[in-house]
Order: sequence, then structure tokens, then C-alpha cells
Amino acid sequence: MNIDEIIKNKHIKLTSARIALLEILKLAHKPLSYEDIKSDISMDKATFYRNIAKFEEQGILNSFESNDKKRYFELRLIPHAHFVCVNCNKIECLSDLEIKLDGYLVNNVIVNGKCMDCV
Amino acid sequence: MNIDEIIKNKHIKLTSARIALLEILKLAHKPLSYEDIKSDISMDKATFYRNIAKFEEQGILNSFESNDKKRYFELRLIPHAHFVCVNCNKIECLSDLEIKLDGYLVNNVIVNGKCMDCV
DNA sequence: TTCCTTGTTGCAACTAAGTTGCATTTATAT
DNA sequence: ATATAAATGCAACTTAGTTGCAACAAGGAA
Repeated sequence: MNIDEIIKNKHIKLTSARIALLEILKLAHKPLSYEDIKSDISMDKATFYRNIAKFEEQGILNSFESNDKKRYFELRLIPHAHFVCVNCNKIECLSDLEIKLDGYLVNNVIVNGKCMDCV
Repeated sequence: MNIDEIIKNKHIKLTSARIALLEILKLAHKPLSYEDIKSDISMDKATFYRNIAKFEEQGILNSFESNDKKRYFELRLIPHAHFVCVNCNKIECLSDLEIKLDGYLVNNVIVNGKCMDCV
């Protein structure tokens, strides 16, 4: 599914700011923070955060806090858990970890601890 | 184990600010944010955050970000996962959810999604 | 195509979390 | 008792994220 379709499917307006933002997140193949993204976009940070909030509300992306106190954003194409190392701050995708809780809807799982290199 | 012992076991100085902070976290029986705590303590916020950082480094407490963009702190007496509702921001303790990852050291698990009341 | 409505954007000002440098004070080992 | 290293308070700062408002653009209807 391409970017334009992702946006149109949610019945929200197709703007160049939104396309640019999703394009960057799609190409990254890993979670990015505002700081990672800001030099690659021309939109104001108010627009950035408003679009992030809208995308999250629509289920287009997930966000989570890393150990460096920044929020990271990632497209929700294939939902998966993340591991954040408290020592080196590296973020790893945990594709195999699936968590189910009866009666709950699980969006996103974050595991904190020490990674293989830092244990 | 009482507060004084928790601090002394880590070979860090036993100060009144540290005792006050751990006392509050111990009595709460749930994660608290800086905002929750600030009216109950007299220490400066620099001292607050420096002690939180030290406690976390020593494994005395865990912290995680909630959906309301605040960090929550909890004593690490019985480590357990937390569920954060993206809708009502409620935080629930998941005592039964245990996650093991080979080669990793797991400190803390946060599951985001919708709670039973909000699904 | 043109017009209209509504949602989106940029700007600027703001809030609040968290950090840092420095001078002073306090806990603890000797 | 006293030395010393660590902890504290204060103030100034950084940066993430938010808000109100006026200008603007997307997309549907005529």
C-alpha cells in the first residue's frame, strides 16, 4: 500500500506535509524521533506533532519513549514489539514477541533492559 | 525490607531527601509521576531527578512513559509489567505477564493499548 | 471551472519536564 | 573530631510538546 492510499483510507486530507512525513517514516524501516526527522522536513513543529497525533489516533503509526527520553515514531505496517537498551539506548525490533491479553486491545509493547552487547 | 536498608544496601548516602522520596513511592503501591509527587516533597526538582536517576541506576526503581507523556516511577520490589491505556490513560499492573528473552536482561515491560473499559 | 466549507498550516508565544554549573551543606569513614 | 566526597538548593537553561489565531489549501458541490 502506498502513502497516498494509507492517508485516503483514513478519510483525512491528503496534504504535502503528511505525504512527506509518512515517506520519511516508510523509508526509515526503524523508529525515528522528532530530532531525527526535523532536518528532513520543512513543516513547522506544530504541524509535525499535530500530524503525528492524528496518525496515531488513526492507527497509522505507533510511538513510544526510549531510554533517552525521546519519543520514537514508526509506521504500523507490521506491528511488532521493541526492545530499548537502558545502557546503549539502542532500539531493536522484536518481530517474534507476540503478546495477547484477554479483554484488552494491544497496540504496542516496549521491553526495557540490557541488550546482548550490554548484559 | 525497610527504606533505610534499601538505600544502605546500595552503598549510597542515606539522606532525608532520599528517605522521603522512597517513603512516598513505597506507600503509593502504584506508579507516580513528578507531578503526583511534587506537592508532597520539599526537595528541589533537581534533587528529585538526580535521586530518581540514581535509584534507577541502582535498580531500586523503574520508570516508564505513560500515554500522557509523563514519566512514572515505581519501586522495583516485585518487578512486573504495566498496561497503559491510550484512551483513558489509566495504568494497570500486569502481575502475571512475564517476558523472557534469551541473551537479554529484561527490566521493565510496557504494553500500550485499550483497556477493558475502553475497548 | 469556480465557489464554499472545513480542515490544515505557519507563526509566535507559551508550558512543563528535565538538565547543568556552582557554591554550600551533609553523611560517613578514618 | 575532622576530612572528603557526595548530595543539596538555587537559578538559569534546553528542548519537547501545546495552543490560539489568522492565512491558506484540499476536495466536494454546483
